[in-house]
Amino acid sequence: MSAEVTEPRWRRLPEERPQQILHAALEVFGEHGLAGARLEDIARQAGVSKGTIYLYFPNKEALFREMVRSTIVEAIVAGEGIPDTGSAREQLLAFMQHYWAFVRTPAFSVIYRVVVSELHHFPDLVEFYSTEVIARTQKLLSGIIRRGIDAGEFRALDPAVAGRMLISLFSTSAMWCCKRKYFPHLRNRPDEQIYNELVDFYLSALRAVPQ
Amino acid sequence: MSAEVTEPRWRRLPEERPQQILHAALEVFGEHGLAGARLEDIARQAGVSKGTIYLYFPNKEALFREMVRSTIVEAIVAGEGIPDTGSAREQLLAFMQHYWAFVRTPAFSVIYRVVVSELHHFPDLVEFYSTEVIARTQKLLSGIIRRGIDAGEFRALDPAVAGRMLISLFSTSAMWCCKRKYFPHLRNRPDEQIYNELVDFYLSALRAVPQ
Amino acid sequence: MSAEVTEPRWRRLPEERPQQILHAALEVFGEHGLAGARLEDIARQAGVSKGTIYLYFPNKEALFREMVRSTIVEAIVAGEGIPDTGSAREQLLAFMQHYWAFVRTPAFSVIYRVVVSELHHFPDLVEFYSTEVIARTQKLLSGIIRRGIDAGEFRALDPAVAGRMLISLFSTSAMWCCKRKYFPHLRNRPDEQIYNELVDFYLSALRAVPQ
Amino acid sequence: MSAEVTEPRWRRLPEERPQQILHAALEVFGEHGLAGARLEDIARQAGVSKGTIYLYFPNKEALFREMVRSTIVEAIVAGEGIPDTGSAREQLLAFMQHYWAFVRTPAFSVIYRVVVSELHHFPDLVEFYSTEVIARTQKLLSGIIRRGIDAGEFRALDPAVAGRMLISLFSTSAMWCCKRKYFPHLRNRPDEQIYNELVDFYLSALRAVPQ
DNA sequence: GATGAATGAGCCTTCATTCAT
DNA sequence: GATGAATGAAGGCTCATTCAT
Repeated sequence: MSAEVTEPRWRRLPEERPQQILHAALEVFGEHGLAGARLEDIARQAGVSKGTIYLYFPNKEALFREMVRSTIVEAIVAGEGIPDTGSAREQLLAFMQHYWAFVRTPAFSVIYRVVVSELHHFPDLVEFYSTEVIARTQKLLSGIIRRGIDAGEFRALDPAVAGRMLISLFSTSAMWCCKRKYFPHLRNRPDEQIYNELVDFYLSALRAVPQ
Repeated sequence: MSAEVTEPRWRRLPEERPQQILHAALEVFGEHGLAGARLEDIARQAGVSKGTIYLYFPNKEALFREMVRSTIVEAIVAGEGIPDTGSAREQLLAFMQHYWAFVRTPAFSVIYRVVVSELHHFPDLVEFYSTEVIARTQKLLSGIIRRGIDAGEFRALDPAVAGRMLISLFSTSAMWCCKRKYFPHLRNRPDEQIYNELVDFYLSALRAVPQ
Repeated sequence: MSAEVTEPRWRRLPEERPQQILHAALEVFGEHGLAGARLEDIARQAGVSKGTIYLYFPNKEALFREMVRSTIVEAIVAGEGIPDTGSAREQLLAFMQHYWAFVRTPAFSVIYRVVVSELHHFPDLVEFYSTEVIARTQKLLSGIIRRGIDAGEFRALDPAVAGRMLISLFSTSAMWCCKRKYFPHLRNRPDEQIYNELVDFYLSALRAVPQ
Repeated sequence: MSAEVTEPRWRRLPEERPQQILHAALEVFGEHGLAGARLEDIARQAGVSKGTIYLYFPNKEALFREMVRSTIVEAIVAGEGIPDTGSAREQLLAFMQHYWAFVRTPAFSVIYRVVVSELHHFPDLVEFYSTEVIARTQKLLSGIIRRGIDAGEFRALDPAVAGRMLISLFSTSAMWCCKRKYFPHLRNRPDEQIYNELVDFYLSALRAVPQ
């Protein structure tokens, strides 16, 4: 039964089917939302037929849920592994760089949009997003900030609040950057400048108060 | 039995028809998005029949556009009139209070969601929103902040950047507050506390650096 | 009670309403057929409101029937009075001239089209048309031709048949003339030439056979 | 019980689908016209579901156009192949016999009705009909008649005019025959007699004039 | 009588879902 | 497993008809 090895690249491997479909779903749902997307477009995008989708997902909604879930999970996996060495400030900077890259990822912007717009109808997905993305980020951040406070690098503030602020600032700015043409208030500044402004602003807010 | 006869069909004034429909549209489009909303539901919500909608709007998309536009305009009108007296800090606080009330308005949250999710398909609406809501707020804010900088109340930073940050922080936080149950990272804090945290955080970032 | 005389031309006389509507109906039904016509267009064309039509006709179909009937009747009335003096040939020529004018009338072409296309659904109208238009014409023509045969001016043939042939030739040719641009086989000949060709052809077919 | 299983769903060959639909469309459009026909009826008549029609035709109007076109083309193909031997008179008789059969075909009567009634809205179809049906017939006929004139069998007349006359006489008479019950002026004569009268009349009109 | 806003049944069209191949 | 033709329920839109003014 070495068949899949001896005669290997005969079409894509069937095990990859669900992945292909999920990626296609990310694009199409991201573009049109749940109600506006057509299974046919997802199928075409995935290079399979309409019927094939039903071999792997029981219906449109399930595909949507699974797409959101798996995309979030992928993002999490990709987001692990920021080194926890150096001063809190250094770690925070490393985190920001990493997070800035993440929020400007196409997948993030899609998930963000989709979560925002289907809020009511998929509370469990929103909760999943909350728990897996926001809470994780919160936790990581809180740790760094708490350390910074303890070390006197940052002023005393609730680390959870500081975490929320960072998430808020970064995700909104990323969305603006991704759709820069519709948001003229960015005045065509390149992403790095936006990033630098974010860092400057955020660090200012954490700055320890001299007595 | 006589109930439906006693106060029967004093039809509402026809001039109010478009308003009724637009308000219903705000709710239903807000709940289901453009593609997911059913004209029938909007009609029922407005207390008119399906056909009546077509007496005032040529089709679903036009109704959607008009709903977004008119809601934005209403919000703008409602948003005028913050007094420009007192120190920059006082004015800024007044503005924040006002803006915090605005972003937690149901209409704002609907428009925000809708603008975010239909981004691609209605660039003109996004631009309208950008120009009329974001840019206006920006301008107002920039003025206040610039004055604060000139007066030495705030540190020297690009007023436009500071404006962006406020908008970002407030709109995200408002969305979280409105859907608090889905966002456990707010830890059930009441709106005022969230607001106080915002104010504290934001003012810290503007704080003049002592030399 | 003399009101309609003392204060006369205050708007068009109400008694003319049905006429206005019927004329408008002729145009609109003629253009779009029964199913394709919109009452609203008929109303606009007649210069009245949609509701007014229902003051005079119980519904769309009744209006259609009445329009066909009254148009046919008008045509008949207009078609009386060909002098019956002179040789059969002279009478026939007079009749042809008159009939040629009639079949190129807008009303005729509309009725012809409408009768042809709604054949199945209004057998009574078709029969009315048959009886009132075709049969009358037949009778008139038969008389002329019979006299011609008796007088030796025409060859011996069934006068009814000859009548049918004339009706057939004239009505088809008229339709071609009215829509000349769609029927290039007429080769842009003016109506009179078409007429002369008809007369020549028809008289040839009646020509007495010399022994 | 087993009946619906024994000879179950050997679906007709998919390649025939468009044909089935077009034939059904011929009947239903022929009966009700474009605006009056319901896609649902066409679907039922074709033995398919409503949705299936849209697999082959983009919309109602396109189906209508295609039905007219394909019916005309079928008629043309069916109409080829009249032998060109014998005297002009013999050929003319052969042609008439063939043409008489053609114009009494159900498809012809439907197309004729439809072309007449949708004249304004589908000028291209009328032109197609003109070119492909009328002009072809004209050409064929003109040739025969010209030969007859040259051979002294017929009197000298414009062959194109003679062609037109024949088309006119035959198509009208055919329509009358098909709907004989509505046209009492045919006096219930059988088709063959009508045909004989046509032939007699037409040949008389072509008869060479003795000097 | 006259109006035209309002209604809602009806039809075209789309698309998620099924199923014979 | 994979396909895509077929289905039919659902929803946007139209328009004949009604009725309060």
